Amino acid sequence: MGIETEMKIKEAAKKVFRSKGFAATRTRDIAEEAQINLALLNYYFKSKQQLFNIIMMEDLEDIFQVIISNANDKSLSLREKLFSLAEKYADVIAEKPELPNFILSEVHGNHEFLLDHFGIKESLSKSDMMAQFFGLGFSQEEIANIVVNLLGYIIFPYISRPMYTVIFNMDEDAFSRFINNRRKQIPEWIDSLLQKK
Amino acid sequence: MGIETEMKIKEAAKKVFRSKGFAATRTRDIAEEAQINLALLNYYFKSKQQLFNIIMMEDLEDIFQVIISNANDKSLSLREKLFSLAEKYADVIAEKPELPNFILSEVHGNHEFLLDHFGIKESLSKSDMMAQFFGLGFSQEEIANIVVNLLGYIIFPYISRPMYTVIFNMDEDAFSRFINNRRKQIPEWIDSLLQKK
DNA sequence: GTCTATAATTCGATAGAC
DNA sequence: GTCTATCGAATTATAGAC
Repeated sequence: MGIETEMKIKEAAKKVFRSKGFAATRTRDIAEEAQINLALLNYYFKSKQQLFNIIMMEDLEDIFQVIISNANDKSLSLREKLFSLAEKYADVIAEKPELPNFILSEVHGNHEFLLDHFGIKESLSKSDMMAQFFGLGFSQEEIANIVVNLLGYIIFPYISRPMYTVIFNMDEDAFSRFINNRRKQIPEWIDSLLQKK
Repeated sequence: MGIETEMKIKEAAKKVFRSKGFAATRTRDIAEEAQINLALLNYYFKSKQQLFNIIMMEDLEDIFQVIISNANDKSLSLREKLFSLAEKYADVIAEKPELPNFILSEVHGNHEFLLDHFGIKESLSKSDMMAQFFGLGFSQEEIANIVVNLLGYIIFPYISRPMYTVIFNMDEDAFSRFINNRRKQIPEWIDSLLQKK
């Protein structure tokens, strides 16, 4: 059962790494979660670090691919691009809520991962989206603000969830409703971000 | 030099824990940073975990105390409260930029820390700020949105810094300017958040 | 209070049988 | 490919001299 075992390990590793981070995760935790023998982890993936790298790369790909594919879709206006981007992000994160915290925590320091393995810097700066932004008279800094405020609107509630679920006494259901209602307001949010110009 | 050594260890531990997190930090790192003998760490704080707990509690106190003290200052209008809150947060985080990431990463799972050690839930729900919100006709959910959007505006740029400094090619100076310019727009931001009503 | 030396444990990784 | 057994390194914590 070669390939099947490999997948079991990878899925288990995703789960454990995302919830505990690299340093706090023990290979024994992953083996138990995958219900496989500890030695098989090294047999398939050589080391804890390599297994982690594979998962981190895949997760980063998930995140950046959304940005890049949208930024270069010439059939969309700027507002449509941002709306599509926001929608897809909301979907990805709703499906894997630990993703933002995981990536942002683990990247802190291990910059090796972000140092343009994906060619983002280039492919974004030359993207259709950027041309549209500049065409409308936005400065580099205004663009950065719009992107940060838009992504923050979507991502920050997940990241800060433990803080304000205590403050506002939210259970799981209340949090779901909260997130869903925020989603409905994304178009208004985007318009108000663009309106400044 | 009892108390002095104790402080040196605590300061070193703050620095190392905040930058690497609990699991990735070795007591040897702390001892080296503090320039003390490794054994003294256990002499003063008994264990790595206890030292960590003390620091995390103090950091959480820093964060929540800002909220609570503002929420109960009856001399301020709601807008003034939010403005004061935002200002103080911006100051705290500008001074300790690793704080948000540290707390949000480490709290994930170790909910022991947040389970209302501070009585926040109560003292906030009965606060002057909440009364003012309700008096203006805001619902619980609208309040949560305002708070999340305001804190996100301030905190999210720090948390997501590694991502978009790559995307937007920001160096240290550019990041500082970016943050400072965002600070100037906090009043407008608060007004637009409140305006919805 | 501070140091050296070391005990005790945890954990990643591998050898080797099946 | 999978398992058991174990090694070896790293790391927390402590005993005991000064």
